[in-house]
Amino acid sequence: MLTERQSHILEFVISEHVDTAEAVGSAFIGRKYKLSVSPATIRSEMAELESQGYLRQPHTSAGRIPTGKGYRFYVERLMHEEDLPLEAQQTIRHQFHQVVRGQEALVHLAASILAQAVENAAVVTAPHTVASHIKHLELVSLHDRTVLLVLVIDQVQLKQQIFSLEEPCTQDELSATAGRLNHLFGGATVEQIESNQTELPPVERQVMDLVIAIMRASDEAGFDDARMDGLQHILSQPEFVGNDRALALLELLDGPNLTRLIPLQALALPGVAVFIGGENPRLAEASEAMRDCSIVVGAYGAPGVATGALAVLGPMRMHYSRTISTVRYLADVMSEVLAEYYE
Amino acid sequence: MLTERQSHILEFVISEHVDTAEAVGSAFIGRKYKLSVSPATIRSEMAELESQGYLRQPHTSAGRIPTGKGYRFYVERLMHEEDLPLEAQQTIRHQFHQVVRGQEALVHLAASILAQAVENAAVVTAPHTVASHIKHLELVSLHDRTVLLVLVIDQVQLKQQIFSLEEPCTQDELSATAGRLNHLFGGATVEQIESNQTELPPVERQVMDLVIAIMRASDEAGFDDARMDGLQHILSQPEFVGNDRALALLELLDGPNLTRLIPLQALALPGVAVFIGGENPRLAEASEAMRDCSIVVGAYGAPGVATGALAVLGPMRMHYSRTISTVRYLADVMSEVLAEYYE
DNA sequence: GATTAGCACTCTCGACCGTAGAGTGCTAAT
DNA sequence: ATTAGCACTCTACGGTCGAGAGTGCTAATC
Repeated sequence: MLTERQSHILEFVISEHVDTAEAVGSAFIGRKYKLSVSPATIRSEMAELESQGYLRQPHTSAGRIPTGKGYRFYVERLMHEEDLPLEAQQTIRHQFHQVVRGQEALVHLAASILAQAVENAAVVTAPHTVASHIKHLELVSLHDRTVLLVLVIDQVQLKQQIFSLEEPCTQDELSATAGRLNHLFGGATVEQIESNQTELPPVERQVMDLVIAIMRASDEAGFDDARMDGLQHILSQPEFVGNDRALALLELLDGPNLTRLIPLQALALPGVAVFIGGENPRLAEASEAMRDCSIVVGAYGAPGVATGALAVLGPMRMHYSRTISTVRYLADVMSEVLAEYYE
Repeated sequence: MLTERQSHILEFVISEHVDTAEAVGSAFIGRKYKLSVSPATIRSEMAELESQGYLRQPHTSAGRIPTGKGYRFYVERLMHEEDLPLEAQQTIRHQFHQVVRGQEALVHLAASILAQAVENAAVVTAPHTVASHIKHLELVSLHDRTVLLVLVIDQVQLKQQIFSLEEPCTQDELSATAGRLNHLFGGATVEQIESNQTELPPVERQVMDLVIAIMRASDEAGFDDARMDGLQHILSQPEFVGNDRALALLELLDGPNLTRLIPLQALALPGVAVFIGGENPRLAEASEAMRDCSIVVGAYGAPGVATGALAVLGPMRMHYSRTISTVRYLADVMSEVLAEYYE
């Protein structure tokens, strides 16, 4: 499709545009990359690249900038995947060795590290299991008939719920109840609980109904629980300052929409997936502003046990190889951390 | 200090400027508010207001806009504090009646509701107690020698920590240990635990050391745990679009700086506090951009038991009475919710 | 003494140039 | 196939200009 020289020129244009955010001209390329041909030749090659859809001109008589198709070709054919430099690896590992309490804090930390490392916005979802197993439950008497149910599912996930009993109950009675239920249902899935709960006494039945509801919600919630960080990076990119696309982006990312931008199909694959510009239909529909953005997603965790996603959101003009290797490396580190929990 | 007519004119200028974000001229005011004096008279009054520092001109031959001092006078003397309209109250209450699991989700929800209600950025901190009491602890065997410690403090706050034992231990042994410790230390503060833990057996000693560390961290952490929402509102205000102050603001609010912007001294007072422009020294130092912003803070919770803060951040040109009554109302609702937890 | 009409003055904002510069596409020569 | 030469196009930038808004001052008026 493309001659070797055309590939090189495409690569140069991309590499230059990623750095400067400016349109790239023929003379400049010839000079900077020591091509032993004249600007006119480069021009005719660029015209060919443009007619094939890899480049475009912002206006007549400007240089060229890459299109989505151009970046796609670059990512698949031209880019050399590199391991993250050791220095960057160490920075990340070092940041991870802070004391972290609980899953939520871990997700926050990961988002912050990722955003800082790639200088773009980062989204990290909490790890999520397909079929939760109950690990442990506890009942704490708050007062009178009000009880706090604490539930540990999938080894490390904590859930809490306050509810009221029909009759008052002491802490000792509650502890005994909790102990019985733990013996009966420890390690069970929702289905197993449901098939065994029919002959329980009313109080225990009430507790297990709650447990089922919580676990159901947790299974279905999926990736609702996500954390974003580093918005300021993306908004300070030249393509976003001084116009209202930044605003559109902010509104898009606000609140519950957050997880919608992570293409879940990417989680089925190992490795890292890249969505360039409007390639992700869910996003292209959602907002005009997203057509100029790319997303790099990676899954972490153990497939079939618990997985979460790491994503980087940036302008289409982004340093793909660096971003991809960072996401891959961070996913590995996160998987290790998770493995320590789940063994 | 100010004559009645001057006060009225100040009020009109503020009211107009808050709506339009434009400088307000003498003729316009006379016309719109049916003052039975000529523009020239209004001009001389405005000149007096300017010489006293309540108004200023963006440039010669523009109308006037209020200064920080002008807004301060307005908030203290001119503004009539109104209850939140019943309709808005119901909207808020209705949104709060979603099912909310756990403290963190409650804080998120509150931030989202507040931001939407006042159309500005909102920050909500998690409730925080001065001296935590231990409510309940639980030990869950994850595998072999790895154990998950689950701690309920101050009735509803959940903490978790994973640690390793010297010797393997079964779940039953752990449960027995947890039971003993609950009986010994239920309801105790850090100090009480410390004075009683010396003669414990090693395993229990290890657990209680962890508990102390967690509670200490929780007591000292203070308001670190905060949630911001509604950034897009503030960034779409006319004073922020198309310049880089928006960016400065974003960077300022990013990450751990978040809670620094909530003036903690406000929490000592009941009711709602307003910080206009650079009045909050911590902020004025931090960023130039904050000089044009105001903050409305309110405390919620029960003083001496557990309190948190609600804050609204917006441009100095904000609808103060509406914002104040919204913060007050939401603080009341949050206090009610908290009271249900703590009884 | 307060108010006001009249007026000159100042400043911003948008429209409208004109030019410099960058980069192209085309053509004809190599 | 490559390239020098050249006319052409488009943007960015700076300057000018007039309209419009609003002021401050002064002198007359209530």
